[in-house]
Amino acid sequence: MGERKRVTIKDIAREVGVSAHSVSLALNNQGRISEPVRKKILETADRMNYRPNILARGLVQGRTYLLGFICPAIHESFFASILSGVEEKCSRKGYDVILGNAFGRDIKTESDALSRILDRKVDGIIAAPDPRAYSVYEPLVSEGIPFVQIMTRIPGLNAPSLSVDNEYGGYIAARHLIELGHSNIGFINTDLPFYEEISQRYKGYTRALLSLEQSVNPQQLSVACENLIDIEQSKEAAKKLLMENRSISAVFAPTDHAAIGVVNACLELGKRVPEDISVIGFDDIDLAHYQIMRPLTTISQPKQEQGYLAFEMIEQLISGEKISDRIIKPELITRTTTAKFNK
Amino acid sequence: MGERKRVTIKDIAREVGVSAHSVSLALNNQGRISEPVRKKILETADRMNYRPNILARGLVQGRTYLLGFICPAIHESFFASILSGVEEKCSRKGYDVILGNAFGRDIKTESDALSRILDRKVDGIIAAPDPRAYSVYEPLVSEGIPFVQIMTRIPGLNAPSLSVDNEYGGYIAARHLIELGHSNIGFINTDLPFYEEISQRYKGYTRALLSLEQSVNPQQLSVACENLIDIEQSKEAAKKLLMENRSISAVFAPTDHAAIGVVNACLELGKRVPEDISVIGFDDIDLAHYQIMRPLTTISQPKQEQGYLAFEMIEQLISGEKISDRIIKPELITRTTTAKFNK
DNA sequence: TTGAAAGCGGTACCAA
DNA sequence: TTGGTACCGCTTTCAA
Repeated sequence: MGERKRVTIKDIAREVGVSAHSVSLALNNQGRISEPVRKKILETADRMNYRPNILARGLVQGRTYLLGFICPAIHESFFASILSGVEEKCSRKGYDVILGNAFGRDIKTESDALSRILDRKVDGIIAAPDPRAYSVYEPLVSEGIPFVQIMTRIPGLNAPSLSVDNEYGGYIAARHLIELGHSNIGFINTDLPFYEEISQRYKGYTRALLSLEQSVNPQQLSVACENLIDIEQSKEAAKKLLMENRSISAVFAPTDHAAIGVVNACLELGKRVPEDISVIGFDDIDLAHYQIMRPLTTISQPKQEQGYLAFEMIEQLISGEKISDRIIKPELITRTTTAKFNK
Repeated sequence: MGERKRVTIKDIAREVGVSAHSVSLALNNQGRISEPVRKKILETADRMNYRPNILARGLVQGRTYLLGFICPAIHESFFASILSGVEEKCSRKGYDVILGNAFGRDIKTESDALSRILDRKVDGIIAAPDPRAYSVYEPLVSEGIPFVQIMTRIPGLNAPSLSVDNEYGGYIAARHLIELGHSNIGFINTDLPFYEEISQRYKGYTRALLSLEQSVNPQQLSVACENLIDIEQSKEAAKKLLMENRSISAVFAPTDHAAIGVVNACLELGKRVPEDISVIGFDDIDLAHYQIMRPLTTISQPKQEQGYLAFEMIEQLISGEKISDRIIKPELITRTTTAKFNK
């Protein structure tokens, strides 16, 4: 209704008095067309306000210039920031992103999101997959659909991944605390073994602990917490840890959400942060940065940057290049929740 | 490369021994086809792992089941939450969302984002537009392209809008402070007149002030701040306000970012929140909720919910219904930054 | 350099 | 109920 009929390549052809093919050539700068004709076509197209129909082009070329982006929680600023980076690059290169949200790490939802995206014949897919979703993503690999996994990687899946160096991140987090004089450094762990990024952070943490003069047992300094994104759960876990280990003077929480839980736990236990307990997180989400009273010391993941890189990787894959994994170095961001150990 | 050729409607036709047309009918449950044939076609399609090509269908039907979503900062959890709501509904109804990020309220970027989205022949557009972008969005209206504006509305533009009742929100925010005994209630204003949502909140605030026994002059209790999303700028504005008006015992900041700035200002000025100064924000973003020490009292905007509603509105528009504006009631969320006035 | 025609994968219209 | 055919808007192949 009221919708203006869009001008097509044929309209221009008729107007200029050439064939549709010539118009197509001129529009795509294919060269083999005489300059005056080309110019006239371009002018007419412009005057008539021509916009190519990407669908039609996609249908014949088998390309859509569409990318799929799948993540478990787009409302989290963490994923939204990565998406923002992807989108920015896309807009520059003529791509568009379509979104698949896999609410709350439900494999079924994730699988549905992927199906929908595949039905759109996207040129490539960037996903922060559930590590258990091997069977969901495996078909992408075997069918050769460009696919980059970010954040998490699915064990055994032969698809390039982009992530921060989690082991190193865990290491510098613990090193930071050790350099402040702490030796009894707690860790909020997960009991879900498939979250490799967490176990890598744990590994870095234990490696740093090795440099301590007196040896400590990392296992005794850890608690398990089922969901490290849940502040309440992390708080409860931290309370347990702190009450059972009175000697702990610092805690490394492998996510910022967990770190916030830890600070909350300290507060409830009447311990001051950082005077009594130092706390360091991981990710550097907005929530860590914009704490009014206690901005969190944490390990940063460059999020927008990861979006850029993910786009570049998928672009290379689309153009047929072979690429390998990319690993970004995380950085220590010292803010207010860590301080020198004072016994 | 290695990409399996997708099975098309013709492959199924050949396999079953019917025409492509019959396959199309069967697949779309168009009815006028005999049950056994229908069944066989469906089975074969399933067995061959058939997936329809949405592009091809869109090309002929003139529909894409694609929606455009435009906002100024997708990395903000506020917009990301709305998007999340839109996406959830979309996934249920066979739509997909493509994203247009209009970084930092730059009209040119916004206009480009819209062009890209229009080139995709989307069925409808949901946008949180810059209020100054009249000329960018006007063509949508005159060409009858389904369009819903959320959050902000462009003055004079004849397109349905969805937003919170900002005047009412401003009113209940100020009422809350008044009920706590405050009468000198400061306001962080913007000097940019086109942000109607802010001026509406201000209007609600002044209306509430009218109920005070002794009359106060709202203008004397306001400062201008250019960017109410910028915490630093808001902090500086608040410091100025607080230093020039020693009698102020409460501040209404019309965004949560500004409210965080105000709390920071209080801290720097050696004033306690909420003992010396009560602070209330607006929006209820994650940053307000997850403050460790001082979760913010604020006025909530249901974000996910707005995503749902925006989808419903655009869906109605697409199906040709006439719809009118929708206004949601915001709610007071009392947390820790407001307290009884004690002179 | 240019034009005519085929075809991408579907749907819609018509006739059988 | 079914099949044939045109066509959506564009690119590609082949001839001219």
